Amino acid sequence: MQTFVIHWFRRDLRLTDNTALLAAAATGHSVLPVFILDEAIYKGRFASGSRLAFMLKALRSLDEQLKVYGSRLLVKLGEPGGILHQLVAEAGASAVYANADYTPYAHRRDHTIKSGLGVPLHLFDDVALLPPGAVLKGDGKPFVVFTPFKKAWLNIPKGPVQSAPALGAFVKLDSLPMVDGWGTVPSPQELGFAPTVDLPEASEVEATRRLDEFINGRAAAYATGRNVLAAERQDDTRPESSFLSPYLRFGMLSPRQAYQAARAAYPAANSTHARESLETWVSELVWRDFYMHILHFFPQVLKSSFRPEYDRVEWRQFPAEFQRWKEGMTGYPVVDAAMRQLRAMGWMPNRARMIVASFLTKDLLIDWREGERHFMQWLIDGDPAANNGGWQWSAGTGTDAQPYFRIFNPVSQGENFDPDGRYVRRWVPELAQVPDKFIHQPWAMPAPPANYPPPMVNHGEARTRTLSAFKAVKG
DNA sequence: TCCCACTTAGC
DNA sequence: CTAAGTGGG
Repeated sequence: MQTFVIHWFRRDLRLTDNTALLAAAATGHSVLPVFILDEAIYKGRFASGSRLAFMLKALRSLDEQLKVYGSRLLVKLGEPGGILHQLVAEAGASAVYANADYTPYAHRRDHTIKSGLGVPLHLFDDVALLPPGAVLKGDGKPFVVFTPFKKAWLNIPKGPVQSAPALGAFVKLDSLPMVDGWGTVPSPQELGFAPTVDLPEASEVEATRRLDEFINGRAAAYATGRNVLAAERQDDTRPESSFLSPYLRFGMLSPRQAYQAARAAYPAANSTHARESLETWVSELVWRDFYMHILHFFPQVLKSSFRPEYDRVEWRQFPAEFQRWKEGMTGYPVVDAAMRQLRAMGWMPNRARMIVASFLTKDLLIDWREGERHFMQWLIDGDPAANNGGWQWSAGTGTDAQPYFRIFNPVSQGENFDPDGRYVRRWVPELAQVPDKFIHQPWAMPAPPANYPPPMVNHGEARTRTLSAFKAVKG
């Protein structure tokens, strides 16, 4: 008689280099591949139509991949504990395998399921290169500053990339006739969303292709290219940055694959800039681990500032101003371009994220948590740990010792990182005819475009206002 | 992963 | 007048 184990896919939507999946396959039992659409994914504060649509696309791809194995993805809608319990009974499964996630919600969910499942829930570290707890200070406490964390991180060996399970690993469709839900991935509409973003391909094959293309091409110029806001071509949504965050978010690519590809490319990198570029890119993977580690050890950051004194900042509550920021109608071209790109693509390059985050928190003096939520509602790569870390970094309330006076000038940021205005013209068509000289400050033109708003705040005055608001609460 | 005011050197 | 460098928020 055939016996089964369940692999519960969560944010590891791939077959290659999947730690828990390989462990499940190594039991010698047939693996039943399951994804559960938990209400928590599509309801609640951080729910996102664009990210949901991207994820559903990835689930369809995963289902297609599993057909090659003579199987399908079993998709269930509902509460994970109850569903797993029922599946274990129906299939006679002897264990459930999954890769651990480190958000407070995931910890709670898995802990509850573990105690009530009746069979073991085996959790594996896979989502981070080095999981929370693997990088600690000499005294056993967690790092709270990035640079020493990174230094320690670099000295710890990382695992190799593993292959996909053998062809016979998965349950054959006809062996579990009582179970239904094979390959029935719902549409975003069925879950109450009508997403409008222009989504990229979402599959393991596409993720690997993008990684190869990046490592063999733009990676060599990443150290500077990552800051270039505009895509190479006007009609091209492919940016200078790697554009791998959406794939890492849902595990169509593993961080090990990303890291080992960079390491493998390093010996052939034939210039200082090329080597620095690969190091910078690896550094981004370290940031990813760092913020997972911060969220694991300090889950309160989702509610409060990492430095509690900054929760006394008197954030301004001006919904109409927040609305203008969200719509990309602030009057600062680079800010507006970025905010409109977010709504069109569900994605922005990191430089753009920093610019708009600085503008919301420092120029408008609106609470970083408002911005954090808006990003989570739109970003296809939106991840609670990284997004929270990024926002607290920008607001100056976070882990790094950088002072609160990190205030970006939206004009000089535009001039530095979109010197020819291509990014602004791509996303703010009202400014298409503005000459380069004025593209980042159209209000200085003799006759500014009538259909584009004047700047909603004076940057110099806003800067002063923010410096005093922060000074007032500084310990 | 910054900005700004200020200084100095050079024309 | 600009460029380059510096100190400090």
